[in-house]
Amino acid sequence: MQLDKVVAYHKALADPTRIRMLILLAGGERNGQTLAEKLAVTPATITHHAAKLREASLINERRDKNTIYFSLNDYFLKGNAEAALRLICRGADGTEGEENMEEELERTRASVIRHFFTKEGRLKHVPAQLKKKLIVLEHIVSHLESGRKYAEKEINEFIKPYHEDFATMRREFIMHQFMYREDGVYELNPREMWAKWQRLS
Amino acid sequence: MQLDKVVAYHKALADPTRIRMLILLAGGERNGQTLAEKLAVTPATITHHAAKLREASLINERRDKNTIYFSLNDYFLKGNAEAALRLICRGADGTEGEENMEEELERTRASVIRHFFTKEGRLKHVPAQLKKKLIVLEHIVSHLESGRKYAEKEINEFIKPYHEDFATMRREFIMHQFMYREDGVYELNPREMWAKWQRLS
DNA sequence: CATCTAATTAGATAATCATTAAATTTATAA
DNA sequence: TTATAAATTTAATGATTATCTAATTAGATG
Repeated sequence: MQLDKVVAYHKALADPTRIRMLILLAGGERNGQTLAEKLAVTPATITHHAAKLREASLINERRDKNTIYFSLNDYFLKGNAEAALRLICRGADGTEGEENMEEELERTRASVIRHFFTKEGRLKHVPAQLKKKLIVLEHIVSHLESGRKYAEKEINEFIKPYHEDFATMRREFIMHQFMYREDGVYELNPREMWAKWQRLS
Repeated sequence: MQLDKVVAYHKALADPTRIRMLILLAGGERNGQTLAEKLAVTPATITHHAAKLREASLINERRDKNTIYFSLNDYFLKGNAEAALRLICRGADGTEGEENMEEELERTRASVIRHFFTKEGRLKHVPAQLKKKLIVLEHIVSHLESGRKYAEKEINEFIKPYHEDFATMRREFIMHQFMYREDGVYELNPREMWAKWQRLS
């Protein structure tokens, strides 16, 4: 499991001296003594931290005569950060039980709603992640009457209490097919709504 | 300095038990005992780690009867990961060549601030144009402590030095999602939090 | 060779931290 | 009220870790 790797990565960045080393290195390569001076620590301390950063593949080294120059390894920095996010956000290795997916789904849904809406029912902000965005959109749209036809103005007024930017919101509704528009008249798309739900697992 | 926050963030993720907690929470909200069982530790340990994760704004909590349910705050997770990357190596996100736009933006911002605030830092009047209004609001709100909870009274007192009509101002904060309110308690929107110190580097 | 310089290692100390058992708090239910 | 269930706090322990000083290694140069 790559858990250890993620932990190691974060551990490497969980120290102020090491972060400051990296910040300095972002400005170009430096040798040990220079780093020690700028950070007001002994060379021994730099060696210690350099070892940790090296283990996490966050820096590279180059030797010139008696001096060793350290430099950033941005490739790993970026890669590791993304890997960590993926690990957490998508779950580890799918060991989650499949027994009651329905229950799980509803819990997730409730969690998303609670998270993104204020107690007054106002949308805090639009989720970046598609899955969550769909949940949020679905939640809002579910307060519309199905089968009824709405003028654009009505839709705007309907959205406003949820979100300031009703134009974008309206576009999202159409784009994700929660509603369809015909001759400036908007209507809920009940069938699609249901289909969307199935896709959410 | 914002360094502490970066360190704190990474420290929070620098422990296998906490990472595994987050992975579990990515599958939906869970209460303390459930987490303790699945991770084979005592509830006390979960409490300990939950506190750390809470301090780093990585999780949310909800109480239902005697049970406290934890859930992931992945919006914040993602934001911090990206912000940390930018602190260390600029342009790590593949956003090369945006320096000019960034500079331009900052110039505009400074100009707006200079124009709408007195030398003493008081707001002359609320800009009519949305874009400028947002800059002004953002500027004021940036002086609030992130992560801290404010009573309505505190918010009013905070606004007064900037603007007389604190009620309107407060409403603007909420409306434009710089803050959110829950049970009469106000809190900075985390999104703004990292947007803020991202700008500081 | 002898010497100088940069870096590393070794050992020691103090601080931080993860974990647990036991006691306590908090909120519900009877 | 009393009983119960979940969570937190407290205090202790063992492990890890950041940092230093002093000694040592590795290369370079005279």
